[in-house]
Amino acid sequence: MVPGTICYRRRPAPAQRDANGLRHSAPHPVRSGGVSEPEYTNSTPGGDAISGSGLVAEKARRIARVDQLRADGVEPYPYRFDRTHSAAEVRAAGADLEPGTETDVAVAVAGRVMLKRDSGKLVFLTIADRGVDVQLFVSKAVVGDDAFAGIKALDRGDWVGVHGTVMTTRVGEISIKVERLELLSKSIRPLPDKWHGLTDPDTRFRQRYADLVVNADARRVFEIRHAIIASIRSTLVARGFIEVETPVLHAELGGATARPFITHHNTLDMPLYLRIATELHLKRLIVGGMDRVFEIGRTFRNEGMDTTHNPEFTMMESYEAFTDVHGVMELTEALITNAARDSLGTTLIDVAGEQVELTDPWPRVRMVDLASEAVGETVHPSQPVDHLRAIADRHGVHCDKAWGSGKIIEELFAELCEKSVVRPTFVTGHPVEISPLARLDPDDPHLTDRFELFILGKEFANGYSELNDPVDQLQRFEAEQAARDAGDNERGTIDLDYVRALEYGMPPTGGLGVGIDRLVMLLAGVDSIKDVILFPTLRPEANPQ
RNA sequence: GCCCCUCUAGCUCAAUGGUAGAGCAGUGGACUUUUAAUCCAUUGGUUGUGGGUUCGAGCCCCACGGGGGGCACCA
Repeated sequence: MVPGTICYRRRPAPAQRDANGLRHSAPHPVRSGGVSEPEYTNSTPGGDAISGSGLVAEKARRIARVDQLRADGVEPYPYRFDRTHSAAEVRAAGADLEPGTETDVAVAVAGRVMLKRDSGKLVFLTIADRGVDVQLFVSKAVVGDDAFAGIKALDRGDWVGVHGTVMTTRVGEISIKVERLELLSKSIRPLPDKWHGLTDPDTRFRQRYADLVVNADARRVFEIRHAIIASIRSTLVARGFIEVETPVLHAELGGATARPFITHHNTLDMPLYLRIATELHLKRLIVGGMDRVFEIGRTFRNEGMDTTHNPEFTMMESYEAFTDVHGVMELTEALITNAARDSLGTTLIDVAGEQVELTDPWPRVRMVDLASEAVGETVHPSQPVDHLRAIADRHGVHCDKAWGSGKIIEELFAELCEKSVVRPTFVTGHPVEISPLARLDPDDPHLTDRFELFILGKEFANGYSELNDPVDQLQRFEAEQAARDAGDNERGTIDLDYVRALEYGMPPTGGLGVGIDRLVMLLAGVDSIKDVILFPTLRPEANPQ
């Protein structure tokens, strides 16, 4: 997100539900003296808090206004407002009106006060309702003196509901001529700058509510995110997939190689892991005959954080019986192309300054071929480890002693090729050693029937023909366990229950995993995963104020 | 873990080592067609925290904390 593009006016800010945190309990601490919270104490030498300025005084002033309203018999936090139109509907209703037109179209609309222009006996309020703003035209002569004074006393950030009629001003601005205005929720904390919004990334992530109120780009990203997820869901459902939910709390780790979060269940008195993948549960469902399943869910990895990694992130995994890796690649292209069309309205997207037409076929290249090209000679997992290690050394690629030929080839690819794969590309044929759950390539027993989708040098998706031979699977698990015992603590363990499931028989199956957050980053055109997660993981604030 | 950048009023930003300022918001006033309304007046600061150097520190040095970016590690 480019801070310079953030402003309220150029792109109307959203009206986000968040007012329920503003409840305040009388008596008013400034005057009662019974509450010792420092934020409400007097900070103005020689005067009471209300006469000063700054946040403390501003909040005190607005709380005093709340008290005054109650004293006048007006509830500043009423329960309900029945509206007849959204701001967008009002805009549609007034779209064809000439400037300076009044109508009899009666509307009841609610929104948050974003701007206030007071010109004496007229007040113009801009309210935001679900990201669309509409102007309120308030005339003292229409609403009466008392109500007019109350409207003048409104603050930016207050929620209001109005009854009035649709009109246009002399310059053609579609407006609601207010007959009656009702305060729906008094805001006691000032909104960020009406023109510049919030720019400090720390504050934007910590106070996402404020970010969403004033920064339309933030709201836009999450609308795109929603559209992408909805699109993925509809593409899958249209293909006969059903959505399922599998456990987040796992007694065994599996389905990926990653360090987990560990928690504890009191009654069972046992450790539990937050899942690092949904794969093994979903394939158990394929064994059970569910045939086509998917899950869009949070997974957790207790590892580093950077612009593409958050400790909790959203993954879509799907499993389809009777297809293989080629079917999964076709599905992947369809999912992402549809997601772009449904969220952006186009399949022509910008990838690092290049225009990419997603409907063009995506290249499919074997990992061993890319690695061979990079090192200038043929590499293949059938070659001796020492030979490959020598090649890696020559190219400055560090290899762990415990690694076999296949892992070294992956490392060569990761170090020498990965970053240069910018346009969407299926990298295929991963070595068996690094693919404990994938089927062998029918033409090459050293490789698997697998792909990873790379865009912008990052992995976006991973899929393969699922290994369904229970004997082979057990041997692969044993190899994982052996590698783990040999000191590679990132490798997996033996999941005997999963092997038992396979023993009942799993049909040929193609499986897919897609990193939703990265996909949203790609399509929304943002560089940080924190921009696509509403509440990214952060250290807690010492003293929220 | 290492390196670089950053932190000043509620928000957005200024300030050669020499009295901490502006715009917005707020407060008081004017204004019946405004559009970041405008105009007049005005309030508001433990410069992230703690040390140090200096006659004097927002600025220089050190440490710590938050955040951003990069590298490493990890996958």
